[in-house]
Amino acid sequence: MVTIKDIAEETGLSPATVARALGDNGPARPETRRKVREAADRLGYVASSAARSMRRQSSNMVGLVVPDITNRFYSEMARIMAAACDARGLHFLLAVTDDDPNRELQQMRAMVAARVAAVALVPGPDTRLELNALAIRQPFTQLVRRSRELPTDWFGFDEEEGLRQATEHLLDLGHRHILLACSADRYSTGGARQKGFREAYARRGLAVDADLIRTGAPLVSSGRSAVADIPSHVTAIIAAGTMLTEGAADALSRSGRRIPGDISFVGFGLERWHTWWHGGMTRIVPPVDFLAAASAEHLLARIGQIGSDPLPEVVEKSYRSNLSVGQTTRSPASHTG
Amino acid sequence: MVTIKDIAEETGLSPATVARALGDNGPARPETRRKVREAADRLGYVASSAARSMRRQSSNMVGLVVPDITNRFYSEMARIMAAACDARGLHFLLAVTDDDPNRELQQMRAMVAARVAAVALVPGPDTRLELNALAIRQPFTQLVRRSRELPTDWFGFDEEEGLRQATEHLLDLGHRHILLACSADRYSTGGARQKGFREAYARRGLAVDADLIRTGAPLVSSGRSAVADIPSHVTAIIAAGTMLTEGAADALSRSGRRIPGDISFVGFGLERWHTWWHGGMTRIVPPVDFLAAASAEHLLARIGQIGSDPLPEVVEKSYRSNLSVGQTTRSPASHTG
DNA sequence: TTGAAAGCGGTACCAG
DNA sequence: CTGGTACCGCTTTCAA
Repeated sequence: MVTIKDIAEETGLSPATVARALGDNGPARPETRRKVREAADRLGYVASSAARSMRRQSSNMVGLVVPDITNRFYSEMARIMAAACDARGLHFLLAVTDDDPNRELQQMRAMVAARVAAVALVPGPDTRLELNALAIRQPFTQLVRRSRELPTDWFGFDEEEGLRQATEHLLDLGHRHILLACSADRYSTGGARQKGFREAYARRGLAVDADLIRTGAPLVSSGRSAVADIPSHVTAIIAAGTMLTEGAADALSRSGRRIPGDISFVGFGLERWHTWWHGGMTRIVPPVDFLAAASAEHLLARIGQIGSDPLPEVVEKSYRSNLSVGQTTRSPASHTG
Repeated sequence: MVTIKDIAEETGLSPATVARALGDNGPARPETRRKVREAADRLGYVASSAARSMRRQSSNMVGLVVPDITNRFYSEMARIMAAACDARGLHFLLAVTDDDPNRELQQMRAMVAARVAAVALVPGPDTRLELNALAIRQPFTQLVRRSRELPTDWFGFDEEEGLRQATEHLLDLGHRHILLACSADRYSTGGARQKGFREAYARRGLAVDADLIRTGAPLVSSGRSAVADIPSHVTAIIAAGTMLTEGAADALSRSGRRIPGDISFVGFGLERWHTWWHGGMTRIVPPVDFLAAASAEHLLARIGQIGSDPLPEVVEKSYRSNLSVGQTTRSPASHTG
């Protein structure tokens, strides 16, 4: 491995001078700089970021910890955060938890071990208490989901409002028996979405049929099973999650049900195929790009500010989702089934 | 920041003993271990991986450099590589290039600066020559695409065969004017796919209409524009890429064309929505999971073996895609238009 | 403008 | 089994 020492020997200078010449750290004669750069290029020198971080007591890495990188929701965040890091010469560290509390803890430990300059986490269910101690060690923010045990910055969506709006849309069309596929309470988003659903009924003075709220992990399989067995009086379905929408759409497409002929459908997410599924899906569209950009901005701004603000206030920011009405929702009176 | 020294003072032991007690590096009395662990936990000690990497002259990080993490193709690879790293206590470093040669170079430099134990790259178009010097510094493999300038390990698909099969399928149905949306020659996959397309015509003794080969960057927008203006004698379309398929499907869905009534369609990729698009898309399905698992396995196996094999041979492995015939291809005689 | 030297936080060797 | 110590590569005083 080529080190600064090798360049020093090669050029007959001291390591200190070489270091100054390479970075813009200290003074160095232009001639010296030129000579050093040339030697560095010739030898294929690449500075060790570990050594630098160690000496500087701060790394140039930023971490993102997500449940599932194949979920478009999170890969979009990764894309935006990676670009933001790039623009500032920071490295981007990605970790995947699969919503396993132990893996989540382990990944956060890895982030701290790497002494990341900042880290963002989409917390899973049943977050472990030890996370707290790890979260406070660098600028930290929770994304989308929110663990009550972590009193930290948070960027997410107004999930309750999103579901309320979607549910009201269906109620206003005349639906009275709506099946809700939703993530379970232990995912913070699941709780909020269920609340929004119930709230819509309450506002209309209607009673929710609790049997029609079907919860589980936010996976394609849950979406599929949620619509596997639909009571005959159900006239509409809300799939309140990206993966749940995929699973439900998959099962419904295979079942041969006509949409909205037999049943109305409201999905969730940003997938492009939504726009042509049965002529265009009615769906809840969370502004993921805003969220990602704002949280990345915020997190990176926090870097290096530790202590400058004596006790920076906890930032909590939520974005409103948009209900995009398409062709998959219709009054139940016009259902043919 | 809590260091080993702090724990040493806290327990009245030496840093050396503490280090041994924490890792499984050297001997230490069980009682000592217990005491040290307790103090470490109490103080919230997390070892600095930078310091360890530095001393050990090897890091525990593995890198993946992809053009676009929101492409399901690559996020699937990221998922599998991240899991493989996890299982071995390695950290996973992700970088995104956006198919920009300069960013690609910069990202690879960052990987080398971090002294990653191994790195996998999906090379973009016009890879810069400097990559070579960076690639040889650690176990390295190219994925999917392949830059001719980099004589390194490669894991990819038999793109030529995949396209040949798809094209023959259409020719055998009786199609003679097939529009091909494909990535450009400077993406290695683009060249191979075009070659397969032409080869199919050649085998049937038919002439390709070069005007019907439409190339560009592998983006949704390219897919859209490729089918924006379809000559009237065209009876079938092949979209030879994940993003191209998305773009073409989008444009076709909006155009109101009936499929396969007006025109037959062959797509590419693994998206779930393919299986219900117009009753199930005929598509080329590359075995991404095999590729990802095999390449991760291979790459991680290389770690630490440098020099053990005097000159390990270059490994080149390609996987055959599967042509999954659905409802979107049909004989042109039965077209209603 | 340059050089000498200390030190970041672990690890590993060697002596006890 | 434990302690002392040198050292990984880079940065940053401080002195020349």
